[in-house]
Amino acid sequence: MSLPHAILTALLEKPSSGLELTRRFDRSIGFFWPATHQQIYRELGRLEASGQIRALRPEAPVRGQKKEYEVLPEGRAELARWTAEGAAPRAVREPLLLRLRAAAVVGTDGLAAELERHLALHREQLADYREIERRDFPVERADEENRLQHAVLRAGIGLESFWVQWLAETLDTLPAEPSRPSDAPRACDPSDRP
Amino acid sequence: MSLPHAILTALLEKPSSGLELTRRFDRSIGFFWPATHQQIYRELGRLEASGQIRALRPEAPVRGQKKEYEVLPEGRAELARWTAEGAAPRAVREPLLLRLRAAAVVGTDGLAAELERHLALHREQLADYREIERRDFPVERADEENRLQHAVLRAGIGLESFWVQWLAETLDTLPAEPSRPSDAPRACDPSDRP
DNA sequence: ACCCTCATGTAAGCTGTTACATGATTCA
DNA sequence: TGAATCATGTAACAGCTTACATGAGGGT
Repeated sequence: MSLPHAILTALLEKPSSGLELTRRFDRSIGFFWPATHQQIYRELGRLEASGQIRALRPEAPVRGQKKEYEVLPEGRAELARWTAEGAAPRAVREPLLLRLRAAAVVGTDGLAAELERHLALHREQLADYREIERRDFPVERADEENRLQHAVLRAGIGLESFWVQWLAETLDTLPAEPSRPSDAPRACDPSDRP
Repeated sequence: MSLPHAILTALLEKPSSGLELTRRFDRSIGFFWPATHQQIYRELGRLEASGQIRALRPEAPVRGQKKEYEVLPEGRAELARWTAEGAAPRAVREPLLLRLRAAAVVGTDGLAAELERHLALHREQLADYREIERRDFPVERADEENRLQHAVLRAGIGLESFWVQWLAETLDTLPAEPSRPSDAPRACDPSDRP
């Protein structure tokens, strides 16, 4: 149940319409909580129905026309409540690691190319984040108020750095010849205890 | 569509029943692709229906009794196909980062405690992974066949290390006094361009 | 008139989560 | 017999993904 709170945060930062929110998600909150416009419209509807946000200029509920929302006190309270509440860290869910496990059983055909592709993508994302940091958090400004936003960005940078390093390292240790499924000895789950 | 392939991998490593799979997921594949027993039973049903796996001892489809599955050639082929296929890296989805962004707007009450809690959990998980590494991948064994499994484990270790470091660092830069919502200046999305 | 873009939605399908139901086996 | 555990499911719902639908406004 994080999307409504992501939207409340974005709307508190700046009242917006659905499509504006979608675009802002694409270049900021969406880096760690992506959402499509369909999700966002649905959630805006729910938040409005439950009295946490309201439309500015409510006299024009026309279909093809812009509809801007702002957060009501109830919405701000709910967001504050949620912020203080605890939750377990999200489990990692990364298909690439699954592919490695699968490759250990059925052979590493095509795996190196896939790792290369990921490496390029993560390098790109890392460069983007570094550019944002250079632009929005210059060193000379001791960030008093932007400290939290900077911490979030540093998380993105750290994660991308990790993947770049791990992918490069893993590519290095990959055998030159892809293993063929039939040749491969029966792999055994290393953390299985019989 | 990764869960069926995770199950195929696990079944190729060792034919198992639904509950056995659930337990094996809990201590190995589930670290990067968690699944509950309900998901696993549902997926086993689908894989059996589509002819990718089959039950050993098919003469006993009794409800409360163990039912072991093995992978058929079709299943192995499908897994090999999927392994070679490309996919974009999974987007990060981490509510804690969302909470930081929200805290920048509504105040940092309770945030330090939440960060401490996560720090403890990640330290624990990191210790678990290191223990597995020590046990299953001792340095003296140049791993020829277990190289891929080791790479997966190193990814887990790297990710947990990152979080531990980032959380400690972020806790350090957190102000001693929690900011009150009303005092806080209007935060502005750092990566927004008007 | 036509097309493009902006903008707001609807619908269907799949995945994941939570709670509950049912039968078999074992042990006190 | 009764309780605990092992084992296999069902049902309902929430969230996410993908594809499509509809309308307004502006330009050619």
